[in-house]
Amino acid sequence: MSGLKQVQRQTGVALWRQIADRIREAISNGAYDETGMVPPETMLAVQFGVNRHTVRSALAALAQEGIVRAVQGRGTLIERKERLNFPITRRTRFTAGIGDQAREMRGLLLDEAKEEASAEIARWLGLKQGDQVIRLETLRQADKRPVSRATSWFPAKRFAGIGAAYRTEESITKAFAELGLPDYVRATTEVTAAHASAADMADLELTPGAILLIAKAMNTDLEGVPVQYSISRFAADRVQFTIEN
Amino acid sequence: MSGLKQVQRQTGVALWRQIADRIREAISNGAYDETGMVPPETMLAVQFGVNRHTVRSALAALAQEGIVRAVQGRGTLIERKERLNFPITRRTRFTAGIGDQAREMRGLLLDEAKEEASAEIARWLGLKQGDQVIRLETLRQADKRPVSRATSWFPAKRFAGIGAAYRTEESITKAFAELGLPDYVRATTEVTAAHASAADMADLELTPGAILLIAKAMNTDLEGVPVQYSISRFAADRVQFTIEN
DNA sequence: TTAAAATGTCTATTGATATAGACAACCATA
DNA sequence: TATGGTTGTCTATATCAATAGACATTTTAA
Repeated sequence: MSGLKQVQRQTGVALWRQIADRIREAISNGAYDETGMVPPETMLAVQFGVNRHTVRSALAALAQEGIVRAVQGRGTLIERKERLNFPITRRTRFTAGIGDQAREMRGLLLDEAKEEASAEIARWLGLKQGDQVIRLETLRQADKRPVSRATSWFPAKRFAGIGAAYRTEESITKAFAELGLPDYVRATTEVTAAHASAADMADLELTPGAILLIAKAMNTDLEGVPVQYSISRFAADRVQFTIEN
Repeated sequence: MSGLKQVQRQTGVALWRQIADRIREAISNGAYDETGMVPPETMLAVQFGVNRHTVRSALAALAQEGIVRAVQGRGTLIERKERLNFPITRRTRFTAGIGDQAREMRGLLLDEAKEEASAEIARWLGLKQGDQVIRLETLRQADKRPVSRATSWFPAKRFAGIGAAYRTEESITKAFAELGLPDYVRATTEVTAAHASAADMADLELTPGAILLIAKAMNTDLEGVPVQYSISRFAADRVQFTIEN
C-alpha cells in the first residue's frame, strides 16, 4: 500500500473531517499495526499538507469515537480497529452471520407499529396497498457497539406478535421460529450508500458526515412467499458486505 | 414516504452540502416527479429550517452537477434523475448488466502496467507474492457520464495483451473472449463505502464530500481458477447494487 | 397591464474553519 | 538527570459558512 497522500482542498466538507476519515481508514487497514500508534501530529500534518492544528481536530474527532487515545508525551494510541464482515447469501442472518466476530450480539426493539402498507411495501411483500403490516424499528449491536439500524415490515396477519417475540429473543430468526416459521431465505438485497440522517446518527452513535451502507432486503419462506422486507442502515466504517456466489 | 425533515446542525460538513445531498436523494426517489421541478427556494428553506441563501448554495452545487437548472421567474427544473442499477450475480458483467439502462456504454483504459503481485493480490488470484500480474486502470461510462473507476489485476502469464484488447473492445468480457476465455463467473464480491479520494473525484467528476460504493470482486473461469481481481469505485449517488439470491 | 411568485444580487454580521507561531507539560531513554 | 520527541494550550489572523434583510429581474397568470 502507498502512503497517505495529500488531501484536496474542498468546499463543503471540513478538512479536519476528511483527514479524520483518512486516518480512520488507515487504522482499519492496519497501516499502523507495527507501532499500535498513529504517527506524530507533526508528521501527519506534513503528510496531509495541512497545519498541525487541523490534524489535532481530526484526532480529537477520532478520540471522541473511541478509536484513538492521545497521551501527552508519548503519542496517540490506537484503541480499536475493527470492521465487521457481513456475508450476504441466500441464508443471510444477522446474528449468526457476524456472531463469531463479536462476543455479544444484541437486537433491540426500538419501536413497533401496525400500519397500512404503502405501495412500495405492498409490492415487496406481495400484498395489496393498504393491507395491514407490522413495522419494527430495531437496533443491532455487537459487543455493545451499535452496528445497524433497521426498519422491517411483516405481513400483519401471518406474523402478529412478532414485536413481542423479537423483544424477548432479540433476533429475527428466533422470532420467526417462535411464530412457526423455522426457516427462511434471503431473496433479494439492494445495496446503496448515503450520508447518515440525524436520527440514524443518534442511534448508531455516529459523528457528523458519517456514511451509511444501506441494504434493502426481502426474505421469503421456503415456498418463496415474502415474509419480511427491511431497510437496514449500517455504519460504513464498521462493516463490509461479502457476497459469495 | 414522509416529507423532508429538518437537517441537523453538524460540524465538519457544511449545511449546504447536507441539503444538496438530501435534495439529490429526493430527486432520485422521484419526490418531485409531479412538477418536474424542485420546490421554491423559500419553501425548501422552511422545510430544512435554514436560510434561503443556504438552500441556494445547495441548489448551485446541484446545478454544477447538472442535476437541476434554475430559471429566473419560473423555478428550478430537474434535468436528470437517474440511479443505475447494478446486479451482482454469479454472471455479473458491467456492460451487459446496465446496458439496457443507458444508450451508450464505454470502458476507457486509463493506464496499464505489469507489476509484481502484492501479498493481497497474490492471495486473491491464487498466485505467489511477486508473481507477475497486469494491472489495468479503467473508467466506465454510461451515456458519457462516468459511473465507475476500477483497478483490475490479471495473471500476466495467462492474459498477456489484455490491456490492448480492453482498449479496443472497451469491455472486460470481450477482452477475455479475445484472449481465449469465452466465459467466466463472479466468485466473490465485497462491498464497502467511503469518501472519494481526490483522484477518484477527478475521474468520476464528483463534487467534494461525495460517497463511493466500493466493490472488491474476484472472477474465476469455469474451472474456478481466478482470472481477475478488481476494486471498483462507483459514485454512490449514481448507482445501486442488487444481489439476487 | 398588473400582480404574484419565483430566482438573482448585494450588503452586513456572526461563528466555524484553517493557518501560523510560540511555549508549556509530559514521557522515554541515553 | 538532561535531552529530544511528543501532546496540550494559548494568541492572532484570514477565509469560509450561515444568517438576515432589502431589492432587482424575470416569468406566469389573473
